[in-house]
Amino acid sequence: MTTIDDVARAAGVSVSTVSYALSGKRPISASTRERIERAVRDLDYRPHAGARALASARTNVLALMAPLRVDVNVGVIMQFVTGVVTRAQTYQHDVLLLTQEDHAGVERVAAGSMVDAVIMMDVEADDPRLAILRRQRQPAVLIGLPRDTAGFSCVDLDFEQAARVAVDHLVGLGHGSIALVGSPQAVLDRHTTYAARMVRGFSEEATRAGVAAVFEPCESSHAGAVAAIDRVLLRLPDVTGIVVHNEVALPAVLATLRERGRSVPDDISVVAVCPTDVAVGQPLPLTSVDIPASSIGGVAVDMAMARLNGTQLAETRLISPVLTPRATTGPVA
Amino acid sequence: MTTIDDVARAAGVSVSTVSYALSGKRPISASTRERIERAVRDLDYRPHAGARALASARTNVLALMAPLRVDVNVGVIMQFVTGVVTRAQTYQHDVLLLTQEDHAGVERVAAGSMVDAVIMMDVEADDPRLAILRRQRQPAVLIGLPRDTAGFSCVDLDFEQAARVAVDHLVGLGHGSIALVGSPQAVLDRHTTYAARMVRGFSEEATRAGVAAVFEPCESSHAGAVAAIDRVLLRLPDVTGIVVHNEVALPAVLATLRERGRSVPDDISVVAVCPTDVAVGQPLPLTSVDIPASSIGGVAVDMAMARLNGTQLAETRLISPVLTPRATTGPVA
DNA sequence: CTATGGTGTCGAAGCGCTTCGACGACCGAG
DNA sequence: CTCGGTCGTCGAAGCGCTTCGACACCATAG
Repeated sequence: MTTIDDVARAAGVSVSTVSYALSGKRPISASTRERIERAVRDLDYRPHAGARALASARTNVLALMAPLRVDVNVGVIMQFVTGVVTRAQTYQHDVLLLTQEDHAGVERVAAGSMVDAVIMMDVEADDPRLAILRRQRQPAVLIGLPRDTAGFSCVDLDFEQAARVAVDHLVGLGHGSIALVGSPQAVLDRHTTYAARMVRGFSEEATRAGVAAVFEPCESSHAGAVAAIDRVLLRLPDVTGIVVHNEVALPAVLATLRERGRSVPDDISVVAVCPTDVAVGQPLPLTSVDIPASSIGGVAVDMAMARLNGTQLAETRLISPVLTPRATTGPVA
Repeated sequence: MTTIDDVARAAGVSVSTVSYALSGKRPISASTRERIERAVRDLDYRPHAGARALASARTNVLALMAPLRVDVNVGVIMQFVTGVVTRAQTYQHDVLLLTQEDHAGVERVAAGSMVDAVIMMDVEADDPRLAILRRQRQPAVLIGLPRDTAGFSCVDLDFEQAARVAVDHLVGLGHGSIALVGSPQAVLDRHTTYAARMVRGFSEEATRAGVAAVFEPCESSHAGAVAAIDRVLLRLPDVTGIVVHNEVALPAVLATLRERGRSVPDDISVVAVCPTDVAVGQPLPLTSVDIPASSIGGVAVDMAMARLNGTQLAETRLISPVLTPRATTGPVA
């Protein structure tokens, strides 16, 4: 292993000069900087991360706590993760991956000074992990919106607004009876707030618009989708517009509608709330409100960095939803 | 931050004694060990990862390079990642996540002593990353099988055998005309060897059994599935058995078969090569050869650890495939 | 009663880096 | 000229931990 000592010797300067040349924290003459850079290249010098962390109290690593269970919509999670990792790269940071269940892990990596900040996905209303997070000295940013955001940076799609946008789109097309096919009951029970915010936005906007509306949770499986659609059809037989907020069940929802003799978009319009790539990946490209998972992950990193630089206090950012009309919505018959 | 010094003072012993008590590398009397443990608990002491890494040349972190693009079968990747992270936990290791494209990342984390070993997924036949990996001092384990495995530990499902098992199952049921609907052409072109190994096993076993067989690559999309099935039907009109090795296209393949008037399993038997959970998650539970992604990830970690302990040399492990008959295969009509 | 060999503990020397204070050298202003 | 001020560089003091060698102690063997 080549060390900073080797570099210093090769360049004929002191260790501290090398350090300053590399960090740019003090002025160094062009000529010596050059000699140092040459030595670095020749010796293929790479600073030792541990030593650096010890001396500078900075690790250049971010912790990311992600739900790695398979039941949830794996695709969305992957996009969040990708967004985080990619954006972290631009800040010269690496990402340490923790599983959602590994509560001790947060403490381990934070208290053990392995990371500069932690990003936590899929936060629930009264998430038990928040208490742990609060007693760490590193800043934390949450993807999601807990009941008490004090001390945290939070970022998420504005799901309430997303629901409103979807409802308005349908109402604008003349639909007077609409339904929301949403997250599994388990997700609602877990008080993952995005599901609740979606439902709230949907109900309020439907009421405001004066249209008939029902909400049905939906298990993330074929059978779940069938059951949910049948419940909707039972409760609101003349439904002509459906908002689907469940990526996994999406294909099955569409298939079930077809099986029940409803043609999309002729008999029923469908608006999905999901990442764009799954919306356009279906047999029929779906009108959708995008969940920009990757960008949100990126924003989370931005916020973490801002906190680290002390340039910013904790704040909550709700990303505005965007609806893109595609082939699955049309004027009411 | 409480340091080992604080603990030593609180317990009335020297720093080194605390270190030995905690690591167990030298005998410590029960009474002092107890006092030390009390102090640790009282002060909520957590060793500083950087300091530890600096002094011991061990970081307790593994690098995992994963393909985070969305085009591939996200679910499988997620399972690999989960398997790695979960198994790493049992070895008290954390996981640093790198993206497939971040070639410089491997060098950065390895040369910078951020990790003890690196695990690399989705290895191609002549992967350019292998050269980088070879010049690091940390052991590397590959998930996949490059052309030249020298110096690496490798682990993967035995795809060649998987194909054989699938073919044998169909042949055993009397099918004399079979097809393999496989990975996208791009994957084959990229020389990701699992795809090629699958094709090889399929062809050889079909030849051996004396049955008619065709192979068709298949894009991971609805349209791709339709096209692939139509090509199969064209080339081999009396096909009665299909092996599908493409999780993403799977639902669309089934749908297309139905649309083309072929009932499964009455007219056509289908064997999927995919993780069990996607096989049973379909409307009709699929006969499948399991891709035990999570276990393979776990094995990768085991191998990395074995290398670190010096208890083992590099070796290649091919996991034996297991076929589970379900509802989509039956005797030929 | 002296050698022998565990046990249990300590001090000190690093591990490789950052950063603080100091110090010549050189400059322009008074 | 001389006095402050920048500029560029250096030495040294840590950062918090592991580990090596030393040593005191006590029990057992000879």
